[in-house]
Amino acid sequence: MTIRKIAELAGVSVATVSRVINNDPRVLKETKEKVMKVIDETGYVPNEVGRNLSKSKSNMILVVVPTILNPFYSKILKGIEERASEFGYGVLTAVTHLKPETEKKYLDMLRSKQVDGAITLYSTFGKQTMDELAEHYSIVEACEHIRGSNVSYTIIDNESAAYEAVTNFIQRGHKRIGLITGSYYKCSEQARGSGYEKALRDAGISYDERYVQVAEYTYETGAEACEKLLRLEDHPTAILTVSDSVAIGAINKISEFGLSVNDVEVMGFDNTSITKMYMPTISSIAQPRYELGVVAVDLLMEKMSNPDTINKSVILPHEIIYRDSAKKSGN
Amino acid sequence: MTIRKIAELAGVSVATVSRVINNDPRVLKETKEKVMKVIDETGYVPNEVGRNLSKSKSNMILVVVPTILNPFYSKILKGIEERASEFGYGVLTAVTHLKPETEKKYLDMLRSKQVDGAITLYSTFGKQTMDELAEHYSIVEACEHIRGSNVSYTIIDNESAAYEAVTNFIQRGHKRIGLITGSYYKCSEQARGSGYEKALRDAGISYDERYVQVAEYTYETGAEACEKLLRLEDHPTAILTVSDSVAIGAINKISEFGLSVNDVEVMGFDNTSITKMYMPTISSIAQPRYELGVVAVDLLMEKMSNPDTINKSVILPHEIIYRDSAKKSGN
DNA sequence: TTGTAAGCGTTATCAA
DNA sequence: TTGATAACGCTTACAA
Repeated sequence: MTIRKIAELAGVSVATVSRVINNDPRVLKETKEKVMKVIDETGYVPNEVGRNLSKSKSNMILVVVPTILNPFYSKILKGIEERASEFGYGVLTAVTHLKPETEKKYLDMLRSKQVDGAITLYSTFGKQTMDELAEHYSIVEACEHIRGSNVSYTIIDNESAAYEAVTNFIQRGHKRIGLITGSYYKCSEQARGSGYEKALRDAGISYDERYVQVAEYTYETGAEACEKLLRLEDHPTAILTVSDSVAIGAINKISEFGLSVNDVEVMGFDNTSITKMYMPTISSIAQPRYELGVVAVDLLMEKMSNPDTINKSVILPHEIIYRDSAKKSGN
Repeated sequence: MTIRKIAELAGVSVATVSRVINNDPRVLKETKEKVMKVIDETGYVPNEVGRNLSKSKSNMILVVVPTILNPFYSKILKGIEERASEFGYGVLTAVTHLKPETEKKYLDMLRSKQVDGAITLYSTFGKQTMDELAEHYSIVEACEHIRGSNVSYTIIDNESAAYEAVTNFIQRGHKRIGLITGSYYKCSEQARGSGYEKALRDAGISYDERYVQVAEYTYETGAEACEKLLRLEDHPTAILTVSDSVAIGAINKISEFGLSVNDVEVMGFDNTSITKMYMPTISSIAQPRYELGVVAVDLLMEKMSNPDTINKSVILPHEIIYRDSAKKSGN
């Protein structure tokens, strides 16, 4: 079934059918009904590819996600989808599994006009590649940002978040505070690291590199990293981690050592659903995930409707949720 | 940049450029080099939409997922992607959030020729809608199957899985065995329910409806359901659940009651990563998730290359992983 | 080996 | 209000 067939059956021109499909007001009511009848009877659905080609527009946006193993991304996606749908856009998700070739392949959908814009939740690209792409196409970053790249993005203030969490530890009397971070490749990690260091500095506590360990966002590596910390004779009494999985690994290790979160407090990151399920419940730094998605879409729409708009960065508020694994100062 | 421009710049016809792009062997080496040079210099990327229109083929498949909150889907997606990529297909993921309108919108990409085929990991459609769609387009189900619908699918033997788990409980002396299932809408739930009942029957244990509770695949509802079971004076001493989250809710509730998994054993389902992280570690029924994805793609490729192939159902093996929360008989 | 030109299914311009 | 028809960017007979 093509528009031509419908036109034939309805005894009108393809142009008229096209007008009907697109709700063009300048078509006689009776003509419209005649055409609609044929469309209903035949179950005709316009070929979107032909449409896209003709309009040079797909009404689709692409979301690039590193993995969906991390439930962190779920609510962001929901925000993106609901907002995009308000603008009449569909959302396609591409999982890169952190492979740059895969990311490149999917982002080529921009060049090949299969999508009108893209949001990356975590790009494997370097500044140069990203800039080159963003120069020609509408692209927005959410949650992470390639430092220095010329792209609109929305993110939380990771440095402040870490700063506040560590400061809370300090206010409650902790002097030896550990950090389990990622490999410092991502901007969020770097910012959290800075916040950690700054909080120590501001409190007059000297930075001790033995207290900073690296993990891979999994509970296994989180446990390993924590073990290194606990093996120190003067081990930390509080640990800031960069993900809830890592926090769980740490907590498990702590109890393996015959200790509990009363001896060594642990702060997670992202406030994923596991934090409430676990026993002890896990204190965590929450990002406004749904909002991050919504704002990312807004930034993208702005960019798509006017490619020359200046690039913005929208900082959204975070919140530290205190549960069992780390208490709040003053409580 | 269009193929026409490249042709001009290279001093050849568009047909020749097209041949170069498509690696057609019948093009002189020197001509090819000349064209490639221009392509490289200009950074030209073929417009995939034009290509798709011309070939009536998109080389994309759509995967319909209910939610990505459940990490269960992650490895399946990975299997799908890696296998699809071997066939030269890209994978687009659409999240329905269980809304039929959303699912419909995305599956219309089949009708509008934006994707060549689709795999549903869990469809909200009824038999009729699915059959109507599958009659005209290539579509495959994985993990779940709409009973009676005429579609190829791959799945585990949920009934046997539940049967074996319950039988193991029985062999270890349990007489009062609970089941926390979903709302019996999904085929997997029904099959697991049958397996549960059958195991009891085969062991001469009468079915007690008080021992069967419903939850929504979340730890909160899992906990509620478990509470109902534990409030019975003759409460179960072993519980089969239909997801790991539910199992965690149950385990938490058990310890709230001052009991442990030594008093009331719990079997999870899906063997998601949380099962190893939790303390106690959670016994769980594992599905070959990666393989399910791979097989789904194979079925789809078969269907796409020959729409008249008979519909198959491929049953993949499951495995019960015994950890702390439920022990294996004979150990 | 290369080029010409007709399609693929739409939209949009221009006339009527 | 409608219809012809030229795009949109590409592929692919068919010719040369």
